[in-house]
Amino acid sequence: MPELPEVETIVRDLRKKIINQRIADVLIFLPRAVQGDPDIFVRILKGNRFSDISRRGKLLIFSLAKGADKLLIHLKMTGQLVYCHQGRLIAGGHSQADFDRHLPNRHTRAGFVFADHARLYFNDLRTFGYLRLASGQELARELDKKFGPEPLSRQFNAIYLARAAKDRKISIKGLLLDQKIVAGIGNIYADEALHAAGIFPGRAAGRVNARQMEKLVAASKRILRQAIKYRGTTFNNYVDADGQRGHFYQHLKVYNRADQPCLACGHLLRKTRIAGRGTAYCPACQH
DNA sequence: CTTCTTGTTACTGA
DNA sequence: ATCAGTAACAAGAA
Repeated sequence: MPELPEVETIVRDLRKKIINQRIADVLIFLPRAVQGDPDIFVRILKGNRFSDISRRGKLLIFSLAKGADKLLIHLKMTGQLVYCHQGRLIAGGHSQADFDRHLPNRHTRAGFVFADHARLYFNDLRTFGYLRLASGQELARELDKKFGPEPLSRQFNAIYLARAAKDRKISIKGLLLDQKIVAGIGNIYADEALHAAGIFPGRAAGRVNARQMEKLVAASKRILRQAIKYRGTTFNNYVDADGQRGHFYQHLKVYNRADQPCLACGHLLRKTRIAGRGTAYCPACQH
């Protein structure tokens, strides 16, 4: 379940490893993981170099040294990008106890071989993730259309969120999960932010008051920053570019803690379904 | 066998 | 046109 902190961790790691390395070979193990013509995909990437790596919401964006195209990678729920030196093929993270720690394994969908023999593998158990080439213009149009502000930017503030929520009956959690409203928050961090702000996730967005909006925005930013610091949350599948787990899991206060005591008030946390997602909350401190 | 898991999009009906 | 709710997608785990 890579959300913003997990994707940000991967971006930062990969920047140190593969920038300006010549791409000697492109491996496609599952053709449908690559959107568009696989031959064109290979032709554009082979011999090229990644000149920069960035992220918008949960979407990874690889700029290329040659040509105007960008490589876009979305990890969806179970995608991993794991970098390996030659002879170091270890990747942990899948819940099945230590199965296939060698790469590529049966969940490896694509890969890049660099001139120094290092490799970057795209693994994806459930095959919802994808790799895609897009022109700069195509990408700009898509980002404009489908992505709201970054949650850690100044544009994401209480006034903005209150305006987006005005007169809307959708749950406040549903609003946070809508990537067009704010890009990068997923199920884990939505639950955590709402708990920290003391807001019931099912409350109609339009009925969250200004003071609560302030708390919610501040909590979202604080929690996302903290999660980046701990290199993300590994619940079952996520690993960073070195195949290592994230350590924010032990800082989660509500996600996956249903029936355990609220760390703020001691009341037992509950689990329900809101915005079509499993939702953990404290019935005593969230209203 | 059924139910649950999640990011995103398509679809449905209001 | 906009909004909100839900199914679908895949490959498992329990």
